[in-house]
Amino acid sequence: MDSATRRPRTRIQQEKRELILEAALEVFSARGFRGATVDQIAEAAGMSKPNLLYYFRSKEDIHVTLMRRLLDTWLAPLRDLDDIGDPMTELRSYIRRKLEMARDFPRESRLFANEILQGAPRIMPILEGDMKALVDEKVEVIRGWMRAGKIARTDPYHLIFSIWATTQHYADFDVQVRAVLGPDRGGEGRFEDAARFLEQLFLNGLRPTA
Amino acid sequence: MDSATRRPRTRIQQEKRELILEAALEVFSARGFRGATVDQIAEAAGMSKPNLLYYFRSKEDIHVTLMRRLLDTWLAPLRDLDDIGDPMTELRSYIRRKLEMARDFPRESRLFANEILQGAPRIMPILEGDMKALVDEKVEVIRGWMRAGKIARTDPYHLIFSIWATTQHYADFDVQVRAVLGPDRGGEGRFEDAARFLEQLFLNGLRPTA
DNA sequence: GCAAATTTTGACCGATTGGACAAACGTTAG
DNA sequence: CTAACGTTTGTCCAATCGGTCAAAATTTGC
Repeated sequence: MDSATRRPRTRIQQEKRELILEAALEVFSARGFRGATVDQIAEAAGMSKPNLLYYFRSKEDIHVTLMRRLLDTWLAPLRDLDDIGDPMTELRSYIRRKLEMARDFPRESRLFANEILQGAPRIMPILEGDMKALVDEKVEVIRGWMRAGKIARTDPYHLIFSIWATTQHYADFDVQVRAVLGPDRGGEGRFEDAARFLEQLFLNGLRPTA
Repeated sequence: MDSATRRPRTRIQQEKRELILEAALEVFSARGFRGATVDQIAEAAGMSKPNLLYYFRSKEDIHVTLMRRLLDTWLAPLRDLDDIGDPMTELRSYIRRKLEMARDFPRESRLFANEILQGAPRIMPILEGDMKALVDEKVEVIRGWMRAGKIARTDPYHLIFSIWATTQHYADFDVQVRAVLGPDRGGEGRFEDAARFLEQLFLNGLRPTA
């Protein structure tokens, strides 16, 4: 039986696969796909390399599984951007949630950034498929807000890009942010400061000029 | 004689080193430090591997040289941010120049992003030294504008971060941007659209609330 | 308790990598 | 021509890597 190909049946397989994915997230996000070695992942997972390769066919297999799972949770905040509430409140919530994810899941953000930087060789179909479809859908929501005069008329695509860029920056470029802020201002409070700034920038910058 | 350690004397050495650095920028920015091989760089430079290693002691040596040179040009736009002009005009110029750099020198941007993502193992001293000093200096300029009521009071550090993040996003996450925009909107015009959006966002978002 | 199935590992392999080295090649000055 | 110097490359090496395999250890079903 090839236990790695089928959905794991036993609880041990489920747990071990979870353990490996957690270890792989740690190693991949810190060193990139090519910089990470199977041995490092195995050690981080507390098992031998052949044992790890008993649960996953290959290094690539781990990465693909990790990436597929990641994208789902990564796009969740955008999925929740909804038409029902007040536009400004919706946008503020979205920015805040994205910033919280950069703070609480920096490894996921860096793993994703690494993949995109390398040209997204493994997730390009998803970018052009589900992700584009989701963005297109939310762009229409934003366009509705603009037509209703609730927020300033501007390019919704680049609005989304700029929210992604500014929030993920605090995960992907964390070492730079902390180096520039220095020991006194670079503590945990930097996320509070960032939240305040981004809220002001976007809410002020998108206030309708009516 | 170790011609690689001393400053190159002959014109040939100067030219070959330049050729290698150009090739290394291409390869490093596309595949990261660990993903790039000396053979690939040598082939891109049109020479054999031992020949390349005649001009640079090691792969690391190439990367360090490249990185040191890059940082100088990379921070040039911020250096030019000056106190003399109108604040809003200064900020607009800065944003526009950074965006032009993302468009014209995406390899440099990706090389830098890669280094930071890996924890900046090779340039941390520069980040904490020259770069922090430069940012601190420009933060004071921006604070002056705020005290004079020329722009809204907000956190200057995070203002700079957000300009970095939004502009470099169009180089570092280029494949994602183009995948989401699709074939029709993802052409060269995307930089024009981005410039318009960012100008509106920042200039509107920073308008003094007096 | 025991046999079958599952899990774990030590040993190993072929491929790739960064780098060393000496011999060969080219160029220039006398 | 030729000696000296700078340049180029074929060959090689030790280390590292992803992955295999058969055997051992453990767990599970009865």
